Amino acid sequence: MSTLYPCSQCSLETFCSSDTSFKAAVKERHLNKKEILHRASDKFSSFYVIKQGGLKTYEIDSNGHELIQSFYLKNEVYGYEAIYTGHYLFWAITLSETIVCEIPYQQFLELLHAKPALLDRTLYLISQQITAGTYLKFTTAQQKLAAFILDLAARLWSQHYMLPMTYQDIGSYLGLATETVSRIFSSFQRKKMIHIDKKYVYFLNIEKLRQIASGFE
Amino acid sequence: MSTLYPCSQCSLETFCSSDTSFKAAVKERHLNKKEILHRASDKFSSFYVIKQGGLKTYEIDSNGHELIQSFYLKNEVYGYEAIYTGHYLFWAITLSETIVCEIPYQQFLELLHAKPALLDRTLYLISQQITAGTYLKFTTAQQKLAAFILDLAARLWSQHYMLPMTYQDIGSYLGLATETVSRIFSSFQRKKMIHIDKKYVYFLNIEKLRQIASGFE
DNA sequence: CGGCGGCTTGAAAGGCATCAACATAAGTGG
DNA sequence: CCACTTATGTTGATGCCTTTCAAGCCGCCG
Repeated sequence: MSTLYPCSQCSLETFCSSDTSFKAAVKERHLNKKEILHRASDKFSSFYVIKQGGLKTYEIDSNGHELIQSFYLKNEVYGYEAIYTGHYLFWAITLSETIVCEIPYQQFLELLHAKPALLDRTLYLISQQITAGTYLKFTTAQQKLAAFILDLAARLWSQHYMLPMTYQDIGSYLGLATETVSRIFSSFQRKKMIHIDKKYVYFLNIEKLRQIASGFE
Repeated sequence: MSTLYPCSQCSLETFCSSDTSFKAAVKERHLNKKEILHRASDKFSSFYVIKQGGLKTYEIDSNGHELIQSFYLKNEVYGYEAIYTGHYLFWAITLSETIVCEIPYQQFLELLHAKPALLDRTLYLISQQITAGTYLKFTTAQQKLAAFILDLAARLWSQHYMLPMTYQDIGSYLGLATETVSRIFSSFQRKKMIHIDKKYVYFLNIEKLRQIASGFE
């Protein structure tokens, strides 16, 4: 179904292929759908580059419900957030069949010291994540959802894609009820802004979506 | 009023004082209240360590209203988020009289290559910011506000402190109306969880606040 | 084919925004 | 230093948006 993200397009490829000992330390892991990558409070020792599929991170609230923290998709790097505590803060589970490159942090750090360009690249990638999900603070459900699917389009580099997660996950991530997600998507379709067929999203009026995401109407 | 954060407690002190050329590049700047540090889309060339006071970052929405992005307080580092685009994404303005150390990024990078310990420290500090403000996705206003004032207490290392920003700013940051912020704070006071006197917050029942922040009631 | 997870739709309740009016604090200029 | 002006915070009434609860449908997987 989904295509494998080639090493040649990986954001760390230059370094991975230039250093044999580093490349040897990188392990490619194939995971099934809904396979747990790690638990909350597991010790942090590696981060991951996602070559195919995707994953979600979440915590369990006092009522036993999943609280989605974030999504990580193809070609994105996951795990930087755990550097500062030394252990993961959330659970991580795959959304679909997924392939990741597991990169040991200690060996990565050594390479970081040796290769200035890698350092620049890494700071670039981490910096990017600080402002991720800024649309979470939007007030209306419309705004959040419009911004969310536009964000996915940007991250997947396409204006038609399969939603990698359930409506329940989207709702939890945005702080909305599942029913609200469904209703707003329906209204977007009635207004001919998108078309959804079996979790596949097609953008019909991207300009209108951008307007709604930025607070018009 | 507010005390100056001494260099000896700064998270970058070791490096600043160990390297004379680096120290020479660091400029201390004194800013008045509501003084603009930079605009959105200004070129990124320095980040800042806040020695006293604090600042907020924001964008202007399509209706001309401020949309608060984040707050940065004493002893925190601001600016990492701009590394990846090379320019700032938001406006930054001081909340009160503020002293910052302006650190040129290029010179910082050079020192980063030379000093492994600084690299570790920097990754630690940046990593920390990725998960900042996770409570923004909470559903109820109570939850958001309880989590917010607890977050401030942790960042200011005190259970009684002056709110550095207006209720309007808090509301914009959390996606709430100013009136809602006022009302919820009043209800917290009626329930003897906090006491507020002229923007000064005192915690009376921190356990109850934690419960509300984590979704009880 | 049956069961279950995920999505849809409706009705009702409740939380929060909005509007408005006022109170208080802070800042400004004479 | 006081009078005025502006910014900020409080409180009430109303309406809307979103949640909640309930029921049913659909598609997938064993």
